[in-house]
Amino acid sequence: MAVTLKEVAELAGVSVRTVSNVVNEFHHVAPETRARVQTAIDALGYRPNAAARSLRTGRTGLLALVVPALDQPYFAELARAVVRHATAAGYTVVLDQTDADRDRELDLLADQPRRTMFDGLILNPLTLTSADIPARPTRPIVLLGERAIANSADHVHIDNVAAARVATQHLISRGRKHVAVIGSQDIPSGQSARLRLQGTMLALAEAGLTAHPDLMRPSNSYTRQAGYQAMLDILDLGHPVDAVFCFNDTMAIGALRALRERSVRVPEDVAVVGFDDIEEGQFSSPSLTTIRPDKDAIARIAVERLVARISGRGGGGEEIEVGFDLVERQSTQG
Amino acid sequence: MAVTLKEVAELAGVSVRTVSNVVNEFHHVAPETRARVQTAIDALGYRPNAAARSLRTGRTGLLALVVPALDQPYFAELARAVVRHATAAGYTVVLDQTDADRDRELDLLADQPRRTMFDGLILNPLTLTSADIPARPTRPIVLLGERAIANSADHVHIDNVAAARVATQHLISRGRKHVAVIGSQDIPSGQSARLRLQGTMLALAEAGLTAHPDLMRPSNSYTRQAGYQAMLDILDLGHPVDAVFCFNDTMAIGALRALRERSVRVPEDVAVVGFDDIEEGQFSSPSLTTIRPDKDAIARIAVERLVARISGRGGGGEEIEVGFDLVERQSTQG
DNA sequence: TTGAAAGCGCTAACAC
DNA sequence: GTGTTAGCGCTTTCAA
Repeated sequence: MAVTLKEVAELAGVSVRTVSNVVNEFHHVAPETRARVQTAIDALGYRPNAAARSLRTGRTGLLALVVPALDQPYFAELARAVVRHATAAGYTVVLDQTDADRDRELDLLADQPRRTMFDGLILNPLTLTSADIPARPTRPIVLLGERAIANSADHVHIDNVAAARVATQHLISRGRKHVAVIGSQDIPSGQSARLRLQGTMLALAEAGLTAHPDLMRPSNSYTRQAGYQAMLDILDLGHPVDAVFCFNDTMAIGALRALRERSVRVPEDVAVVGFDDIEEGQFSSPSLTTIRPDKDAIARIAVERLVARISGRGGGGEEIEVGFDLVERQSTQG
Repeated sequence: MAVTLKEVAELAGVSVRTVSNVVNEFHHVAPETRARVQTAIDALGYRPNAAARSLRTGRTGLLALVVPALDQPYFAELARAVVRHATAAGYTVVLDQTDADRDRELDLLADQPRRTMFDGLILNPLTLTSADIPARPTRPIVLLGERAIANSADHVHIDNVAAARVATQHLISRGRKHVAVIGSQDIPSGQSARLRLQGTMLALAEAGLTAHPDLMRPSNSYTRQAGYQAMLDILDLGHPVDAVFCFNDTMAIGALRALRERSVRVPEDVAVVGFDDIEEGQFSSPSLTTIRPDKDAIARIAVERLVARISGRGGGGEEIEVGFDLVERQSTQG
């Protein structure tokens, strides 16, 4: 069926060892020999068998990327960057979605049978806590997003407290006094949300402002629909509001829609800030002011760390912080 | 290092054959034996070696999905659906992006060394024509989007002519006379674009309307930015326009933004229709009327066909047509 | 610089 | 119902 090393070797009149050397660009193969082997390879259309190679070397050349859902723009953009960097590093990406399902996330961590076929794992968990991460995983792991405390996985993240503080300060600097917050979470795993809330409260306190309970809407689902509903709820409660900070952009997009439906002007009546800087926010009406985490750096560093660990370099368990910007657009320029 | 079948067999006091039977839920293993083996498996933390299994069976359990770019919402939503269906069928998805690069698309088709590790390929080509698809590919291929003429790959698509016709008829039924079209392509591979243009012209002709050249803006890049620019261009040319049909939703989102910047009211002054029904269009201002291809069916059928072919069932080379709807939203309700 | 051969871990044909 | 064993295609140690 498929052409094997042996067949190539026979045609070229050399041993399989030599063919292998040519294929892997090893050692010093005599130019003449190399040419003869290459001719045989081309003539037969030989392709190395990846499974056999993996069995022998213990490497698959595959990295697994596990995200909650690909249709969330932030994760789609992240996945794009991870695939790009992995490809550049000679790896292929295996993709999995957890739908924020705890069992799915645990399964993936546990190296389930079908999943063993990768050399390392990049995981953006939603439901896991650091207690769930095995102390001695069979393969290197890089965690994104949530803070992981003291374990063997590397962790790439931004300073969520500082970012939320900057976002809130921006609203305050525009003279806003009644800042609503959408996206806090009271579940144990909602670490990012907790940190963003912390940064928000810090900025408010520094400005001598307080957060009215009617203006704080929790949300465990970071979707447009959730942001839309949360914004409507806030408006319905009737408490004065002149600014909204949403913990991600998709919720902010939903909030913009709710405000428009209620004929509330943005940014004149209510200023809106999001988080993530998804491309959609550049084209919303009005365009969206947001926190821009350096997604490309997150992806690049995650791949770099993983490849290093796979190659036996680097210890693991490191915390790597990536930068962020505030991007000012129309939704706060009033 | 890793625990092997043999070690499990020794601990359980049986042969590897029996352990293999237990692991693969084969044959009739005596309940008592099964229990003893299972105990040994658990005690040792045994995990089957996927590479060895693949080498033996010739199957990897991996499907490759190749799309132009994951950060385009349509492809992200499609990828999500493909991953979901593949997982349900017991397969894992390997993801690749071509960035609409012809060489990358050809590489993937050619089973490049690193890429051989999948059992089948789902490909949404942008630059390839049917001539590029090998007549006898080493693995089953399902093509999405572009029409493939007479080759061994299955092809899942919607009726682009009919869909574009429905979209245009909808605009005409709203009394619009000056329909602009954004997204035609004059490149050889722009098959979908060509069919959509055909459907549009058909509808216009049926209504006794003609398409003014100033209202036809080609675009090879289906992005928000491209739609934005194309819309500005149309407005700048000064020809009367009261409707726009964009060949995808992201361009329509860009067009909405351009119209808003120029203070053109949607739908009162200009009605807008998109294509794809990405979630973003439900939350744009105004929300976007669009053609909704049955994405879930596309993904489901693509996976089904591929799995069937991998299992030796089904011949390949089939054309499978999937349905579509017109979804009416605010952008045409004036 | 090249050849011969062992063996990675598993499945499945063949025995019993 | 279970044991024995060949061999999938490759990399790599040991020899020459």
